[in-house]
Amino acid sequence: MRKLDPVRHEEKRQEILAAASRCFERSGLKGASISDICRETGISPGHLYHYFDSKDAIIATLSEAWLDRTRQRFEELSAKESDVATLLVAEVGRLAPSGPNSGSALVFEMLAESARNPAMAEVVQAHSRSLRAILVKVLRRGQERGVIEPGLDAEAMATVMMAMIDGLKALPLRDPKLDPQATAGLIQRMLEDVLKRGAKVVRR
Amino acid sequence: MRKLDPVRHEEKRQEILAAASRCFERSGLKGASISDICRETGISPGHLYHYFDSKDAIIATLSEAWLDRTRQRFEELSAKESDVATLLVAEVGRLAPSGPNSGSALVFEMLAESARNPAMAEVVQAHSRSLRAILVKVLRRGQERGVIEPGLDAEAMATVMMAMIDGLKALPLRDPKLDPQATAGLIQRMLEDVLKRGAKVVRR
Amino acid sequence: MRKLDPVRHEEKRQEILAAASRCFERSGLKGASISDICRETGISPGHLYHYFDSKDAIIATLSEAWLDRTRQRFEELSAKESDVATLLVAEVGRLAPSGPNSGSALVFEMLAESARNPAMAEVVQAHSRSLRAILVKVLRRGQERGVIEPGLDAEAMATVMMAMIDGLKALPLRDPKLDPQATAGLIQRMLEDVLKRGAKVVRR
Amino acid sequence: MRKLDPVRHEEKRQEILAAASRCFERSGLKGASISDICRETGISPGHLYHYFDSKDAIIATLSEAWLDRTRQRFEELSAKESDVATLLVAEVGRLAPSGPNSGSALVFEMLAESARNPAMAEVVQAHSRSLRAILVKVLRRGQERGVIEPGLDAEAMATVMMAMIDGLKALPLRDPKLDPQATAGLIQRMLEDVLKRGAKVVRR
DNA sequence: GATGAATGAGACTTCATTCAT
DNA sequence: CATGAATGAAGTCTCATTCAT
Repeated sequence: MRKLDPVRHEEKRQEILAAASRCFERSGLKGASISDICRETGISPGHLYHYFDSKDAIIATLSEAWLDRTRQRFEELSAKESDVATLLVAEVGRLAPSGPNSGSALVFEMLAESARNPAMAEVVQAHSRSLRAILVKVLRRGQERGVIEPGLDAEAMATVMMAMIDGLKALPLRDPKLDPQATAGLIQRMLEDVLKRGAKVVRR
Repeated sequence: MRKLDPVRHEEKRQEILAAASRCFERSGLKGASISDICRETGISPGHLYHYFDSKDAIIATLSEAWLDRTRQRFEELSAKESDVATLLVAEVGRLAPSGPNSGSALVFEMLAESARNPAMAEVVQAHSRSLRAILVKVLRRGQERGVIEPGLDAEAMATVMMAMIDGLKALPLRDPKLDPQATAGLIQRMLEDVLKRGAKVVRR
Repeated sequence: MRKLDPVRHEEKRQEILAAASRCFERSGLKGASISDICRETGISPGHLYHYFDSKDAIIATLSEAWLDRTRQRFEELSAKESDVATLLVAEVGRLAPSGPNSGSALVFEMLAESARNPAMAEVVQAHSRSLRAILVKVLRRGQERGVIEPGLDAEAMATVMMAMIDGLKALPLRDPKLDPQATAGLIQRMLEDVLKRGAKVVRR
Repeated sequence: MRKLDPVRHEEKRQEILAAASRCFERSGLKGASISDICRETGISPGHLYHYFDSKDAIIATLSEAWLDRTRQRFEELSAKESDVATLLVAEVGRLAPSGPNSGSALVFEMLAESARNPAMAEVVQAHSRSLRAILVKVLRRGQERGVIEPGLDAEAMATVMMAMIDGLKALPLRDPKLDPQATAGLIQRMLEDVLKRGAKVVRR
């Protein structure tokens, strides 16, 4: 008689998050207002607060979702590809068609926010830890299989790869006319070099 | 009624910019208010508008200044060092002691803002162009001197280096306990590899 | 579809009133929200409006209940005690252990509200009338029995006693560390004095 | 040249306080909105915050002012009148013509608020302390002059008088048609009794 | 040059209340 | 009977900017 649909509730939440995401992409984390999000969702401001406690709560939820999506992508790729270089190169390929570079901009805002907001710092750092864990795992696996030089410091390598991932996201913002293909090729070569250099050295 | 010292005027401008810079580092581009900047400078809001047309004008001026400082540093380094790898590694060394990573956060905010604000986009892209020009020049010089493999695509290499510079700035934010030394060593090795690989290949 | 037990209905009403009372004591008449009351009662906002037309209706009902409780206490006391002084002193004894003085605060809010809200004014004044009627009755009875000076203006005396009751409620708020015993003793003496002065005067 | 009028500033502050006072009297502490106060003062909402940090700050300032006025009145009266009874009776005379009982209602709201808000509690309790100090001083003086019974507990008597003052303020709210004269006469008699009873007792 | 008074739109959030289910 | 989705006005407060002095 009086059963209330938790599915509906979750659907609405997702609807709001989707609308909020569009607003944040359009205007930035501070630039988008609750009012904007309500208009985009098609609900009243009062109603939004039945689903989220505050604007910060929406941002936190979305941030985790955004970062989690990246993590999942890496997790899936790492399951299929044992080759880390390919993995990173695949990431480069995702840069060009991103339209108005929406996603990247928000990640940078999150990084900036994490320098001041402890809650955001925790979200960002947790994501970074899990991302690096994936990379380290793939690297170690490669070393066990003998396709990656065993002397390579997997932790340091993972760190460098994470830096590259972030840096690559900045490229379309720094030069919108950039051709990612040339960049991708070079990065692949660099990674193959560093990962397999051991073998070559031995031969020398 | 006599027109006052233009030197004084410029001094005051710089004073305001310095105060604004501190405020922005503390609270972010949107988070810092004109009121904050006035308090930090020790002047009144009305007075501030004698020196700058708007908050956006302050941000634009400061953005150029920040990016120009990076450009100058690279320009100086590139005059002394003919070795690009050393140049980038020097940049890595700057990451750790930045305290609360103030500078980096603002650069990321600028990148994010450039995705939405054409004026900021122009500033960011102009800076990127000049930065890459420097890198390309150093790389080409290295190729002429025979210390860098001649077949290397200097444009692509400069692009990758810029990505790395941005990515490295994110590291202290992603993992505050990170030791930059291990990262620096690995990056140096990667760069040396890719720059000088031609020689090795020949020996093979 | 069958009409449900009117007893159940009344029970639920009382449940809501009890919860509302706790909320009002905690946060004040304006400070407590319908939402708070629903949470405390464990029902939904929609449901609450099946039992009360508005927040004001809840307040009105509760106000009458609170005041009526005081009235009943006096009525009972006045049945047992023919001594008005004892009656008032008994009231003083109730002041100390009231914890966070919850009750008193609400009475004062009601008095304040009655200055602006005619509905509340009616409630407060009706209560005052009935309270004073009780006091007058006790006083008159005392005069008939010869224990109270016959010349005393019973109406005026009842008014003064009501003022004292209100004033005593303010004491724990004005000085939380107050010892009510010393106060009680003095008040008793004052009342005995004024009530029985006639006898003394005669004897003089 | 650039001296800025602190007098003007204080005048404006007082203007705002006066307007706020009217609003609070009309609608209560929570009932009056910042918007109301701005309209009554004739300024914009933004501007009000140049003079006060928050609505609570306005309330705190006003509360102290209100209570301080009472304290001053007592201080002045106590300087002229050495007779405490006259002092309290003078207070009773002030009750009737208070129009819409404005002042009293607010004092009751402050008492209620002090049960929940520590800042308000401090204001109320400080006022109470200073008020009682005055009463005690007058009583002690009377005892030294021999017009007040020496055995009387001055502290307890002052407490009772404070309770009476509060209680008398409630009377016009409890019964608007009340004649304060009869009440005043009775109270005077009660006070004279308790204050001078010693003398009579001695004579007995 | 320099002040700070003044604005008004808009920020986030809360709330009493209604309504479809 | 009972739910909680939904509303929209109103709450406090902030902010970039302008203006008279």
